[in-house]
Amino acid sequence: MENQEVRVRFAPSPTGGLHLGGVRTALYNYLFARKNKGKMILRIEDTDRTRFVEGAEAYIKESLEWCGIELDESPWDGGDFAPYRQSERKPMYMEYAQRLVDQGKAYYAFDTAEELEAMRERLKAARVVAPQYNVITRMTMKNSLTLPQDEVKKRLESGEPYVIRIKVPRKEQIRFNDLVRGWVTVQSASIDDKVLMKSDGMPTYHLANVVDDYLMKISHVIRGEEWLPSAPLHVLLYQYFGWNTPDFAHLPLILKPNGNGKLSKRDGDKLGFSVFPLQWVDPSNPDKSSTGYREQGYLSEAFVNFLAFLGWNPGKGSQKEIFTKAELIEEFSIERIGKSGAKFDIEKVKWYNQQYLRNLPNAELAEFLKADLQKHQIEESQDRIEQVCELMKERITFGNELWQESQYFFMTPTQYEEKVIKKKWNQQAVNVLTEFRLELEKLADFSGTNAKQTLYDVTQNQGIKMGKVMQAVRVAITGVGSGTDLTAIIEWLGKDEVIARIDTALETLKDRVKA
RNA sequence: GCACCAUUCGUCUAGGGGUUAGGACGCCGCCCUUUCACGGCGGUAACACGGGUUCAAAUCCCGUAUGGUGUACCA
Repeated sequence: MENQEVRVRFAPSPTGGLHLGGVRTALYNYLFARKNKGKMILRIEDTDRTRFVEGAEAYIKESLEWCGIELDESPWDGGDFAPYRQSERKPMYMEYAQRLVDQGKAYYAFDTAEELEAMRERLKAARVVAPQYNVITRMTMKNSLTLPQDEVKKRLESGEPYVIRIKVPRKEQIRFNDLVRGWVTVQSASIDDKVLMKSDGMPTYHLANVVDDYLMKISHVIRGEEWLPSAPLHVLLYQYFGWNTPDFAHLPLILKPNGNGKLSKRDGDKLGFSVFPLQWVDPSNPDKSSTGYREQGYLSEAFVNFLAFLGWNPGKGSQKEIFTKAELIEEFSIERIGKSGAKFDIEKVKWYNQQYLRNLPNAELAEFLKADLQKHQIEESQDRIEQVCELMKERITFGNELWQESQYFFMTPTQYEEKVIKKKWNQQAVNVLTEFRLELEKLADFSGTNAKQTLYDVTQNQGIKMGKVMQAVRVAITGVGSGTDLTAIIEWLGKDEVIARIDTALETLKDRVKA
């Protein structure tokens, strides 16, 4: 496949929300395309109408947009190989299936669901290892290989439902080189005669996938490992058609954090973290929605960075972990993708988000806060909001924690953290606070530093260590026992507000003074 | 059951014949800080097992075990 333009595709099924694994597959395809100056294509694989879910397609589109995964060709952007929905390509597939039938590489089968079930039961009873429709069993079934030609013709003409199955050779070795795993060899005998065309006239995944990848000139098939077992069938199909096979790269799966199995859509709510990039609402059950990373306050750059590193790393002894999208594109290579599944770790995503949040300009961070301020009808200047962001950015993991953690800047506390009051609200503290607010009033040149010096002088005066009463002062001013630098808080609030808050605390808590 | 794939700290991973087996997350400790954090420093902890090949194996080969995926007219 050298000297050919790199064209890769992400081919999801619109059967629900796109989950983490899918996003990562799309991401790797995208990084590979950009790295190699190729094209990124999105194809909707909606050949199973029974599983179609309303809204899933829009969700996929929005998710990719949020992640910054840009598409060169898609149902929405169009392209030279349109349409990009398999349901809209339906008429094309029969021609190819027919070609295989004509060449004796596929055949019609008329077996009903009951007959198939009976066959499997029979084989199971006979202790046949794998009850499959294959090179052996096909001769006992109702198909164009066993039925007389004129009867086949009659059945077809009468409109009797049928499928087209691939005729897998008896004893052949099928080999292909996987870019992640190396050479994979499979005996044809272990592959069954998979259905290519369903009785509703739609192709199965296998046929549609191979035909479309060929027609769309896909150079590299990068997809999840769950496809590895059927890859030999696809290779056989390419051979039957006489087409060059694209290069394959089967990605290791993203596993559940607690041990076994691949991460599934349902794990999110069960395990206490999200498996969806965006909130997903099931249209058939609107009460049940699964939250997404975006809604939880994750920055998409952090999410993408994390995902890229789940199963891939740039190697070369690199210890850098924070990569912009441009850097990921620059460094990406299929060779550096790991072979084994990676367990999902929510702590690491949080860490990534923290890192990205810190590097965010205050103006951007301020947007999170502004929404909440508006909700609470608090007016504050852009400048002062950004000051708060600067003070808070190193203490939070999520943007939407900002309000929660910085409320005391904007609102006079009405409640005081019980734990701190119990421990620290004693006569000593009250004495210090009382004198402190008096001294503060006299303070001509107010600033955080000067206020702190004043507090220090007061404690010295009363023969108390400043550290002893510090938390009481903090709780009086902010209502909570921990928060950002108190000096900075005092400076931001200003003299009058600080004095007012101390007065309020002294009054509110006058009956709580510990002996 | 059968087929295919995988296996380095709890987790993500680097390392691909000679390394004190490196980093990150988490956890723990210390330092900094007259407050809260950030931060800095340090600690904890891994080559699944058994055979080979070799002067030398985490690294190459073969088994075993464990785990994963697949085995639909789903994708």
